[in-house]
Amino acid sequence: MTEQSTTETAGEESASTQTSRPALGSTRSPGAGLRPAQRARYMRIIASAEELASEGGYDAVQMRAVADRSGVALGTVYRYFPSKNHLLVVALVLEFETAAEAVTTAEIPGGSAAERLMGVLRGVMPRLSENPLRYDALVRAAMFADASSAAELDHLGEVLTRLFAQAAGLDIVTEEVLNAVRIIADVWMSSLVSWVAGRQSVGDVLAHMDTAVTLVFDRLTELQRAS
Amino acid sequence: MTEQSTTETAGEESASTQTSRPALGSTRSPGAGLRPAQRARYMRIIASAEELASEGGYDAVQMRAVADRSGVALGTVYRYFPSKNHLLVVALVLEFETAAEAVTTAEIPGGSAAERLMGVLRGVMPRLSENPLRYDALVRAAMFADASSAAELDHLGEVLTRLFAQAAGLDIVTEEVLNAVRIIADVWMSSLVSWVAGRQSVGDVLAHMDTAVTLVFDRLTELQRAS
DNA sequence: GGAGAAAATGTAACGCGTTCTACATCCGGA
DNA sequence: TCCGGATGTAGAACGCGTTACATTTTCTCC
Repeated sequence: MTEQSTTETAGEESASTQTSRPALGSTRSPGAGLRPAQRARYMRIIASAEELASEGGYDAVQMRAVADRSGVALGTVYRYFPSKNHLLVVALVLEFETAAEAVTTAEIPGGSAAERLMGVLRGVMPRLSENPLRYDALVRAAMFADASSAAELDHLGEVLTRLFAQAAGLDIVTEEVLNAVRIIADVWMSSLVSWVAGRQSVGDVLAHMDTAVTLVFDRLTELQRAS
Repeated sequence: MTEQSTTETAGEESASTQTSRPALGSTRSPGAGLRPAQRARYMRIIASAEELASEGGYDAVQMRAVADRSGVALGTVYRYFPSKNHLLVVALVLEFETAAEAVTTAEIPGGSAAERLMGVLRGVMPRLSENPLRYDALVRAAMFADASSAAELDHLGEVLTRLFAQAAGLDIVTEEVLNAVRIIADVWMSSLVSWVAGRQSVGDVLAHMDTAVTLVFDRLTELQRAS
């Protein structure tokens, strides 16, 4: 994988050019279009990876261990996921999707968009800090991903954007709102990197996010009021 | 290195507990306190790493190749840098320090803090895009770094903060300005990650930064005017 | 200028991500 | 029901980060 070329779409999706992988970079719901037994294997592999991550962080997610724990052969893991990093990025996407669903169903209190956003973040962070090693693995994998994971990373971005947008209660997704939300997502990912590296506490992260959310959304709502 | 513990200072700096490494996590100027020959080796190793990075990105920076190219033994590379990642993070810090110096000496035009900040970014990005593979290596290493690189990453944060603060021309570093600058730095690092992964063009990055800078600093200057 | 410590060298070895290969098994269609 | 390709298995093998070690070179200090 000596990729990189400044502009590349990491194209895949060709029907079955080679030996036709099951799901690969499908940015849709995980394991869509798989036979039940395959879907089960797919999910089992992800679950094993997350377990190992929870136990020992990124280093403990060893592909042989993942294979053993999910009861499949090493080659099978690689049939479903082209690399350890792809696997972990998909896992992170699933985590955030779960979080997003929780946000949809839950009542989001708070007067302003900024307040609701912070409410959600304050609800999410404790969940993360219950399991620092797990997010050490997932977050570092996501930030380390190379161009071959572009599809998965784009999906991750979408999920995050949706999560924050509906947290803010801004269903009317104007371009401006989208930009604001993307900025928040960027700051959050950077903060998570600091957190998993042990350079910021959960409190630090929340304080930082509070500043960012306030600055970005206060200005945004003013702009909207003006228009 | 199975680190992690939510709160950890990655303590080093003990005078010479073990076999006394030369510089290690010294967050000061690189290779400070080294004999000339050692300082030369230290810089040569970094230079080799950057060359290899420029030629083939993260994967091409192979420790044996770094050793060969700098004319030292593999073990010597590891005496100066505890891991490939530490090495690359130090290299990134040096790059940003160089950029920061350029900013200090250069006249920064532009009326508002936001405009000057964007001016600097517009000046820096082309330099990065001349060498995408180099920054693929450096940026991904920085984001992948684990807790053992906390000291280097903190230093990186300081350098970035300083760079942006003086770009904005805000020498009066109030806590609020500092927060704003940190947010910009976070957004920038996230954007760089997207860029090296081939998911955003240089234009995308600049547009995104423009939005962020505008939102954050417009609001900030208002707040300052009010006080 | 010589002794002892520190630094550097060269090389072998280990661990884990990834690839490859030969074989077994499953599944959908004629 | 049986065939053929896709899927899964087991295990060897390769590359590179990292460590260990025996040996030589270079400093430091007296």
